[in-house]
Amino acid sequence: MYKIRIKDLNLAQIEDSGQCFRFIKNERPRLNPAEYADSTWQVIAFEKYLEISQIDKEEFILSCSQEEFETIWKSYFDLDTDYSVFKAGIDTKDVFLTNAVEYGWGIRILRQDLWEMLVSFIISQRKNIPAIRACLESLCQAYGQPIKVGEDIVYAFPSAERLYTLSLEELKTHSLGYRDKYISRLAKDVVEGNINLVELSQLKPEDATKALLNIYGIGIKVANCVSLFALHHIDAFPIDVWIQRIIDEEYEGHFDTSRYAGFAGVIQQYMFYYRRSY
DNA sequence: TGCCAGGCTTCAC
DNA sequence: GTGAAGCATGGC
Repeated sequence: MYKIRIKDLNLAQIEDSGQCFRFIKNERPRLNPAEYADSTWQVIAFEKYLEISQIDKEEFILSCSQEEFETIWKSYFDLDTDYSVFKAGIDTKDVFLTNAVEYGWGIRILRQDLWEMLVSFIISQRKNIPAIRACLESLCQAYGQPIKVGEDIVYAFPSAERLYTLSLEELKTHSLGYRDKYISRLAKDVVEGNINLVELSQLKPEDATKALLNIYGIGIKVANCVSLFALHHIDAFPIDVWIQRIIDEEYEGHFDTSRYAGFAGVIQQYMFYYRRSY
């Protein structure tokens, strides 16, 4: 157990911000004390399992050791970044955005695994978030490495090597729909070296976007999601149906992201989370 | 029941 | 290069 104070972090908001799909409140028996039941989230990432309880606005208890926190989760939650700087950069005359930031004050851009984000956001297209979660969970339970959690077992995200071994027919049994061929091709390209994830993670933002757009099944929206949520290119501004709705309803069809150059993706997350609340 | 979902590829033109 | 059709499936 490790206790720490963290600013600008709200776990409920992160869960519903649409950037992560294996970050869920109280889904299984807890490691953390029962007294935190109403405030405990369970996270599976990087083949690790974490429970994190928000016991106050800025006070958190994590199920990991301090060492694991420092080596994995501190980065995962992007805790070296001061989000108050982004908030201070908001146009105060922009009522929608001001309300959005006030509503989603505890959102951070998680630094998630590139392979997992590629698969997750390819699957995300034309699915709602509960359906994405169910689909990914099905893949994890079938093909992920087991992780022992007390008496319980959870499953890591399946590797490219594991998915590579599957036939299209096997993939089809997990509600991938027409995306099965995208995932199949992606696993093949990664395992055979046609797509190098290490190199991809080292590219400049604009080059990474180009490389992502060359991947079968990835268009501009998914490329921006992967850039933002895995590569931490926080200028990336994914436009999905919700963001487009905001742009049409609140900004007369045009939102100038250059106003927020360098952190437009953070702004996008506040907008997305707020718009989905009503 | 019908519409919609963190869109993309393909194919006319 | 632009625009429209077609797409699998589950949630609401």
